Amino acid sequence: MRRHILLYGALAGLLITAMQLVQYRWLVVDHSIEIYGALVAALFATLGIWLGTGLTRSQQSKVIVREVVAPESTHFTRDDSKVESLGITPRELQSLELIAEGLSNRQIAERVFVSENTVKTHSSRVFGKLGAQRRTQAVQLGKSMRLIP
Amino acid sequence: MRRHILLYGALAGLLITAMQLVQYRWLVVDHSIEIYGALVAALFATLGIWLGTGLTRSQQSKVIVREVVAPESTHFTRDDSKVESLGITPRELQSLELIAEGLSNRQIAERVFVSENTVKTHSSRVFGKLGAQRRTQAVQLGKSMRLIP
DNA sequence: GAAGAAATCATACGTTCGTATGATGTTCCG
DNA sequence: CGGAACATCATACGAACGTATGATTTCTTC
Repeated sequence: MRRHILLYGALAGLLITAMQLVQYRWLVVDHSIEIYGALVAALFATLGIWLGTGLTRSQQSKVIVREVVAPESTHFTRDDSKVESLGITPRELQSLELIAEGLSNRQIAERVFVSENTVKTHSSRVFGKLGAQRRTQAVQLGKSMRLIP
Repeated sequence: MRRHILLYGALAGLLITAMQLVQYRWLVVDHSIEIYGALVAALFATLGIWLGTGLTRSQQSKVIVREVVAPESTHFTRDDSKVESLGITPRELQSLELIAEGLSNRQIAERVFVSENTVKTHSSRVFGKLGAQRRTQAVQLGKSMRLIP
């Protein structure tokens, strides 16, 4: 914006100087005033249009930025066919979900009211079905397969 | 668009007529040419700006529509301010990323060409900064804080 | 050049995890 | 009735993980 103003001012100064010179040469011609006016009008109209376009361009990008910020609301839908094809049971899936939330086996056991050993059994089974060796890997695989959010 | 041209032409005609009249009154004044030029310049610049804005308005909405269609590919952008405020170093962040991909400490060590002990140090530090006790928890926290994809 | 941050690595110890194996109980279905 | 599938729990052991502590090196910054 500041750049626009500076450029505008510089151009205006240049134009006035040019006019000052041209004026003396053309003053002899009839209707020089009209020609002069037309010249100024045309130049400034062009300049104005350019300025108007420039002024709105920034507004334009602002809008774009605002739109780009938006995308973040994805509804999760489980791929039940995948769950079934892998033979993952409800309890196993539940364990996987809680693992993904960062809970330890002990915490999961407390949450679901079973023993820690049971949780271990469930997790170990899902890991096998997913082809995972670690819980972090299981989470990664589970998410990529759309089994968990 | 056509309306613009017509309006523009009409205004130009009006202006020229007005000038024709004013000219005779002000011709006696010194530097009337400059005043005349300034008047024409100001008027046409304003007109040009208005025209420029009008011309780009339709274009603008087109751009907006095009941008609205776009937001479906969720480009991850890291919350660098969060990274900084937590004092997480590049290496620590990298370790967290690889943990999130389901790699073991040993695998991470091989991937980044450091010892497993170093990886442990890095992870332990991020865990502390994130307030996590386990790697799965660290991943969950890191994702919710937009530190990792 | 001292101070600080960052990265590297080691040793050590306790905890958590993953797997194997086996046992028991429930429910559903042919 | 008798498997089949699911869930539950235990014991046991090795592997992986997390933390604490200390040392060294490299770079930046004041």
